[in-house]
Amino acid sequence: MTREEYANMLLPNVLHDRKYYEEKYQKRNLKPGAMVTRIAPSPTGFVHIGTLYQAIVANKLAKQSGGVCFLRIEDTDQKRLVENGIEQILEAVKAYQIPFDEYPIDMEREVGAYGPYIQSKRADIYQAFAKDLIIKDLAYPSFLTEEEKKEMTEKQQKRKQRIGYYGIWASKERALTMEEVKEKVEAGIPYVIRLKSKGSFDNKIVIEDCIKGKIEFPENDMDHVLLKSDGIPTYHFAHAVDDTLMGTTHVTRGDEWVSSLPLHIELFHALGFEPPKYAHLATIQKEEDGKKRKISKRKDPEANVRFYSEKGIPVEAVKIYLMTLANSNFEEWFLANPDSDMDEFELHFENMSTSGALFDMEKLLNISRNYLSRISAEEFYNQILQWAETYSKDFIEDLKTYKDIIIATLNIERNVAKPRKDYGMYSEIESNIKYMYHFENPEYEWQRITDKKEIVEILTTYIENYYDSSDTEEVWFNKMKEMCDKLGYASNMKEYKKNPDNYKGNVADVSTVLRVALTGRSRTPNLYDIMKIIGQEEITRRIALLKN
RNA sequence: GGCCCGUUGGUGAAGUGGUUGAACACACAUGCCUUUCACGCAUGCAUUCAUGGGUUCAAAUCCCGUACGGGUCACCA
Repeated sequence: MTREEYANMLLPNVLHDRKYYEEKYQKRNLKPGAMVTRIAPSPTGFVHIGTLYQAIVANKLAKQSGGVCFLRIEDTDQKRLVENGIEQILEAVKAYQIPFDEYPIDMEREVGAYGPYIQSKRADIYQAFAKDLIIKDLAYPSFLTEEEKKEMTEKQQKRKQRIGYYGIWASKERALTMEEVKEKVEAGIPYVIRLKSKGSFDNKIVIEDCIKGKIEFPENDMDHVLLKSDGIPTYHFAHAVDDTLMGTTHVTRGDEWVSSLPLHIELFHALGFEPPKYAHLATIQKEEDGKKRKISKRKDPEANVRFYSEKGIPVEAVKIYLMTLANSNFEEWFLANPDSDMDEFELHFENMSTSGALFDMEKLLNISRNYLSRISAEEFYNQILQWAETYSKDFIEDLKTYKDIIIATLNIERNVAKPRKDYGMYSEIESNIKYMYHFENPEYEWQRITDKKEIVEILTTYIENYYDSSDTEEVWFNKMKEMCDKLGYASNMKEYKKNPDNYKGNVADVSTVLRVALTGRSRTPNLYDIMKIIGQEEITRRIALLKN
């Protein structure tokens, strides 16, 4: 039996050889320095915030260098596949407006000349390369059962040896002759294809990571699985094949991959490929009981990108926040160039953190408030509406019915040099502004003045003697002061502070009574503007509510 | 346990041997301004860069040990 026949027996249904694929996927024609990056998520459930983070970084690096960024779906683990997993990824990418150059559109269609971009459709490619490794005696079949493996691990633990399939542990199967293998195959025993590692644990290799710098490792000496028994590749093998064929220049991925670097380097060499450059991004962490840990899908709702959509944190704010995590100098740049597009900022590996940052909701919300304070009221309204259509159906009717009032409300103190920062999430808008168009049985948040009689007196005096809907803000407020003097409250804050005992209170207290009477709340935007929006009739009605 | 990596205020961090008396931002505190809140302004918040030792005229920055934290050791990615 020749080695070719042997390889054919092990992988009988391969359509093409590796040469075919190497010719099919030509080198990309890009200018020097252009980076080809990618994200390669697996569709195992919801989209992780870390995946979004990697997507933003990978995209930025490609775009700013005139390169290409693509999306590849890693669905090689049949067991972990989740229904709609791919759709969820595609949705998130769309929601966050990540501009990929090459990507699957759905299970059938795709954009880009280096596909398929869904790994499960690339089985023949991987097998072609695996077959080549078998022919070159760089890979071999392994019939090891779960039980045998477990037994081996136990022995290794008992002897305090390194755990894994390597050296003497692999020697038995490595030594199998082609005839012995043939017998097992014909007997129907399942097998995987393993790498025949040439490395030695005693040799050191140094790998230069774009973010972490030089990292020294022992060489890989493990005979890792390349092809599982179903003929589907493991992550490692798919990585080497795909990122070569797809022309990836820089592999940006989470730093949980650092420790597989020696394997990956060996794989590239075994395949006769040039390894790409690696950039291992620090993972986003979360603090629990005083300890840091990787933000977790299971425990942390904020690990899921949907969380932000549901809460109504603007896409833009999340992106800005993730950019500040990627390069902390982004924040300074953004502060200095508030009107610039994020794309004008240049991301650099040198400025990326080597250790994981804690996720900071406060900071995200601050960024969000800043962002929402800077857009126009109309734009804001449209964003809220869009959000409500998916996440708050009940709110839509009010949004549409009271569109003018809502926009006017959002517009209070907005078009000024330093706008208010009242809102951080779309989900808090409704409860914050509902009093503007709906005011029945309010809960009044009275502050300093709580006596009902006093409140009624102030309001009655105001509506009967001072209120005039045509007043300018200045006149309006001067009248407030006048009324204060008349009712025994201080109209001048400085005077009041000098002799607080001479007065029943001050103009702030009186204003607050009016504010609470009209809105129910002690904190609102500018009261004059609110009164203009709700109008005379409604003001009279709301004050009358208290007289009874 | 083996192998990697990391450790600068409550948080993100700047810092690459000497203009650092450790930037900037978030948070927090106080005061001012003020019709509330917010905004804004001012001030405060690490006598010190996990820790012990070493190199040096000089160290957060370089070296070694220790502690702590993280990652990884699958036919998962």
